[in-house]
Amino acid sequence: MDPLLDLPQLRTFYTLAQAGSFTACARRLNRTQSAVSHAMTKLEGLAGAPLLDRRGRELGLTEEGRRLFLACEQAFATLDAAADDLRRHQPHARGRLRLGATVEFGSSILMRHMQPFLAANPELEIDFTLRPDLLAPLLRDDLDLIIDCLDHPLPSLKKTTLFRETYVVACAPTFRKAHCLRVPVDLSGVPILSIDKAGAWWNRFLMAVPDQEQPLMDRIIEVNHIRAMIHAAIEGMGALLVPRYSVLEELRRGDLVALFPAICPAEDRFSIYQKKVKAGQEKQRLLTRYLQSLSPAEFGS
Amino acid sequence: MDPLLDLPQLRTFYTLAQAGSFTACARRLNRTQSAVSHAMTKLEGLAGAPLLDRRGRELGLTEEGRRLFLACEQAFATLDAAADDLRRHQPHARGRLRLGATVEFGSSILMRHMQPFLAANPELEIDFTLRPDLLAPLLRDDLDLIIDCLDHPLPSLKKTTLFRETYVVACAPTFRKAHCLRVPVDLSGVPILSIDKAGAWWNRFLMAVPDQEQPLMDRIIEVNHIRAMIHAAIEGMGALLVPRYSVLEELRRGDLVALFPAICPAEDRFSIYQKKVKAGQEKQRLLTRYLQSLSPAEFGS
DNA sequence: ATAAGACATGAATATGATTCATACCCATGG
DNA sequence: CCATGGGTATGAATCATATTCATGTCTTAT
Repeated sequence: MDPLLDLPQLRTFYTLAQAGSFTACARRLNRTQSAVSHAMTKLEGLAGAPLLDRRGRELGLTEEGRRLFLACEQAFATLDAAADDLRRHQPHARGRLRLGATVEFGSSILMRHMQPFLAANPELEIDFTLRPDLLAPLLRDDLDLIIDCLDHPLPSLKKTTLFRETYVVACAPTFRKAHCLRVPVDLSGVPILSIDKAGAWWNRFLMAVPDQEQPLMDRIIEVNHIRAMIHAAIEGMGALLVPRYSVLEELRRGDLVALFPAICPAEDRFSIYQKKVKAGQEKQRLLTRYLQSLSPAEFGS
Repeated sequence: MDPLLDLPQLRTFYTLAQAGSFTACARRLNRTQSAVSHAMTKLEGLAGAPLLDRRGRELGLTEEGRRLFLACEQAFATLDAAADDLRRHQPHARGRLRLGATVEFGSSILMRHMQPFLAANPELEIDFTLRPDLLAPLLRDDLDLIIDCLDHPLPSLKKTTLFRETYVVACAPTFRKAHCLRVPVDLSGVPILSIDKAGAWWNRFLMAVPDQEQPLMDRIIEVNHIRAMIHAAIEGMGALLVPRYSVLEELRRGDLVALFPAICPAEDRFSIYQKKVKAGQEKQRLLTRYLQSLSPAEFGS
């Protein structure tokens, strides 16, 4: 009877009120800012009254918004508790699961977040395979489930998107100072770290740079391993382009500094792929859900 | 973080638990039984445990289902209260709204359900126009909003579906006895009431009858008004084909009896149409929502 | 000013929920 | 025992809607 307040928009509203900004809310929900905005427009439309108080900075709630928020708080707490309850009463999934992932993601992120899952599912035996080519082993049934940033649009596979991976250009602080790196052109003639000698690795960055500002990168140092590249960069060997998640620590500690924040290289989307015929299995669904539930923040995106 | 229990499926589950059967639930929600079934399949999948206990007759809830139901009860009560609250605190919509509807639906159903809305919105002046051709006045802006069973797929119109209208063949009990009406062929040679002399009115019925059982309807009595036709039928003048909602009372009281329940003539779908440019207006949204909220049961479908 | 950050918005797209058509199951009554 | 009817399940097609993409606007800070 009351189609008003049922919709996914409410979850968004609730998260938004907690997050304090559209952008932050979007990050938490692994959506775009635009999606949050659309959702709120619609919700306010349905509610028939403004719920949000957008005065420039800090967004607040209107009186109505506040009341609605309280209701959400209570309602969602109840539902979430019920969900927990359901999960708790489930028998443990059993069996073996062979999980594949890209090397860098797997080693730097994935491994750091699997322990809680393993602990919660002691009957489940999980094996990890980190390697570049993941599709073939998946199709060969050497792996049950892979996490990959390449797109595999096969009808026999079920795809579950996880998060976007953003890239950063970075270098050691001293390196930046030494070469006066302020805009992309400044990279001309400067030592560049790349997976491949040809510099194709950097294309995703170059494509995001306006034509007039294209640097001429002629001093490329090939390093075929991301972690190695990062260490090289920390030592001041050159500038590098890497997934942001792989250098979160280094950025935080100041070992590396991000260059040209205005330039946003193309993102990759990490997804889980699994054979449709096997995606229904309890253990696969469980793991998929767990991986999804790791908030994007955990992945550092 | 918890994508499990957020979905519209929960509302369905909640309604289902109350309704006691998939079909009943579907009716309440103005969906098909199939939709309910799919939703429950998905919900149980997400929950990871069966929630419903389908043992032939009466469907019950499993232990998990019962717990979930309690949570739903509480959560939805909270949210619904919040929704009410929002509505109550809204200033009354003001203005005038010219509502058009088909004659039979308007007079027999619509009018019986508008009073609460009018009372709740004293500042709103609503005029009713019941007539067959509704589209033209709507486009001419002689009407703001029409309820029609004809499809008007114009890009400038916003369509909001309301409910399905089912048709019944019926006649007076004595009439049935007199003519031994058991299967459609028995209508051959029997007096038939129709809006049009040619009997095109009956096509929706004839199309639902298998070829071998087609009656030869050669005694057609033309009556160009549904209500008049109903009175004629009650008096035993002939068999008629009418929207079920228009004879609910007569069927209940036994003045008329439904014939051939196995035959289901094509249904009509009633929808609200309004110009997109005006659909955003508070008063129009309000009325649309109200009409939608009248459960299909109220419409007798 | 100008740049940077945060929100809005329209069109295109992707992800779903819903329907349709049909099959299945189980009681009931010729 | 098999037809019949009421109720549910299911796969494919469809339709609705949420989300993204590509912008635009507005505000605050430099």
